Amino acid sequence: MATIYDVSVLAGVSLATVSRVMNNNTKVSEKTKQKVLSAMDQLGYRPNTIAQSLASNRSNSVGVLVSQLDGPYYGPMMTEIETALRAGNKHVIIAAGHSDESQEKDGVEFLMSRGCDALILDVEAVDDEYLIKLHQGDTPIVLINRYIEEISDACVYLDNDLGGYLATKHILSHGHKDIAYISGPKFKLDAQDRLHGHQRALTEFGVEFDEQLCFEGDFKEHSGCLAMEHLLSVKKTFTAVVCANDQMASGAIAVCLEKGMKIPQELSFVGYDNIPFPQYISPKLTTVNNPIHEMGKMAAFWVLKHVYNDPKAEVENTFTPQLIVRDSATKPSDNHNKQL
Amino acid sequence: MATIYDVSVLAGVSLATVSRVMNNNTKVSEKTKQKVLSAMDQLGYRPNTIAQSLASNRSNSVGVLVSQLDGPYYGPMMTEIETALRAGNKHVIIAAGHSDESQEKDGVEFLMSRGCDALILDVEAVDDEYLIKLHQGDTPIVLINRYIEEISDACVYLDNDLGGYLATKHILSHGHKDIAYISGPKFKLDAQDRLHGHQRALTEFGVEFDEQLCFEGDFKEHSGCLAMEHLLSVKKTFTAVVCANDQMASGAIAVCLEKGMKIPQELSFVGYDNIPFPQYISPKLTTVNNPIHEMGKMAAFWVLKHVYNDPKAEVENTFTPQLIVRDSATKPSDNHNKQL
DNA sequence: CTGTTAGCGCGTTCAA
DNA sequence: TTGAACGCGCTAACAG
Repeated sequence: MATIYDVSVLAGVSLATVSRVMNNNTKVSEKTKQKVLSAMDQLGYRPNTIAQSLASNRSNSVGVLVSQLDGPYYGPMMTEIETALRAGNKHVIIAAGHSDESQEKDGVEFLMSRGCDALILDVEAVDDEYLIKLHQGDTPIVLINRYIEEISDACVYLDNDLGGYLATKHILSHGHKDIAYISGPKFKLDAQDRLHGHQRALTEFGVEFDEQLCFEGDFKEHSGCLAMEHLLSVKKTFTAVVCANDQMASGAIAVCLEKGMKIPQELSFVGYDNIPFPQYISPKLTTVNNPIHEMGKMAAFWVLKHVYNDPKAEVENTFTPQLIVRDSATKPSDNHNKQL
Repeated sequence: MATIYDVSVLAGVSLATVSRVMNNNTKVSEKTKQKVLSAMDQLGYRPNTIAQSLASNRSNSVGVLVSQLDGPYYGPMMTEIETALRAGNKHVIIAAGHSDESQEKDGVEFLMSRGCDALILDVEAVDDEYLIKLHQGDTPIVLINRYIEEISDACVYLDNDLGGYLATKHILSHGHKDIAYISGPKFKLDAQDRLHGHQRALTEFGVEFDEQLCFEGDFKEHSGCLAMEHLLSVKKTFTAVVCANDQMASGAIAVCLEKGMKIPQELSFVGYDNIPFPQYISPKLTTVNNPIHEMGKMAAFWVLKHVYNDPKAEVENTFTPQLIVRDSATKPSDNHNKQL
């Protein structure tokens, strides 16, 4: 690999001059500039970013820490982050936290020691205090999917309480009174908020929250299956199921279909997230849109703006969920819950 | 941030000694080692990996280039790669190639200039020649999902021809004679191989491949919908549809269900990849398993073994697909294709 | 076993 | 406008 030195020799100029044309921040005469440029591509020169980082104390790379790399949720987010950052000529270094406190902290250390200029974090297990302290350090951080008042300007998040409210209100408006709920893991903030919104809607409509008809899943399809099995085993009537995400809704619906139940005639469903797949099942899932692409993009823009001073990056912090009405929820009918 | 120098002063030893205890490859007396160690955590010292990379010409990071970061395919692969590499204390730098030649080449440059010790590539648009040349360079590369004879030892791949064969054979064994095929993009090698395996099975059973009943999709759900609409518009009888992946199969099935067709009674389906979601639709999709997790892991192991000389990493290059029989394929019945 | 001394490839003063 | 020289934080000979 050719170095800046090789280029300088071939071009007949000094090291410093070569460095100058690379970063074109200082004036260089057009003539020498051309000499350098041609020397560069004669040698197929590519700057060594490691050395650049060491000398400039800037790595042009941003660390991204998410819970997991797969699934319909983080994939799109990562995509947007990578695209936006790449367009700004920045690198993305990733790490997975697996919703575990020590792994999340480990990931942060990992990324910081790699000299990231900033960190984009979607973390769930570490507490607010840790993040606030981190925020005070030298490396800027942005939080996705989490709101901490003290550092609110560095948070990009969705109003999950409102989302939960909207989903449940939709069900209530159809006249349902007996409503089951499949929750996400209760240690996760978004799961808590969605549940809270759900309960808020119930209260507003004067229907009581029934603890026995609430199941805590893990946001994955299979736990939706388990949830449904459980709910059906509770000898209680319910005409609708509100699910904290689409994946669990899909699992739950699959179980019902398997049992020969008619959806939504016998049982209505609402999901959350608006992931692509459930649009291809029957019935098409009514859900709440989660603008995860946008949030990923905004986190990247935040970094571009605040860390790299990109004037084009406009950032938006708060996102508002929207109900997407499709076919899985309707009015309660009389022949619901036949199996009871 | 404390440097190695600060540590050496506090511990009363030389820079080299500090470096030695960090990399513990040279003998250091237990006593000085303890002095250094305690100095380190007194200062909260963290090595600057950038400087380490520059000095040692090793970055401990491996670049991963995939087509896209989302979707049920790359997510799991990335997860395994990250997990395996992280366990070996290596970093992962990612880039997306978007199945576009210039973006893929760009991604490679991008990762190389970042000083990656090795590259794991899942590329589709660049030609073999480019990869062979890359393979001769200084940075080791591994190819996932692609077989190039000249560099076969650096390829981790699935026998897609066999997979296509198995899927179609399953359909043929049920007695189907009129079979439609929804292909992936024909410029992609895996799509080509799967189609080839399909045709091989047909030939073996003495049924002819019908070009009119073959539709080229893009491996995404929506193109499965388009494919089905198209196939139904061709005024030809067919009793089964073999799909080059599960996503397109899901889209196609959704269209049929929408039209009120009974699956598999009226039309049988086989997919490919065995992604999680279609297990939660009705009918459960019969498909071919694609061990994408394993392949990601193997690519990471390859790097661990050949680049970092990890003796524990055992690598396997070739993977064999397996048929997963579920509920979407059955015998052809007489009332198929009623709509014709 | 430990210290000295060169670099690694580049950015950035400071003079000229 | 350009060049010389130093330093970023660390590793890797080479001595001792």
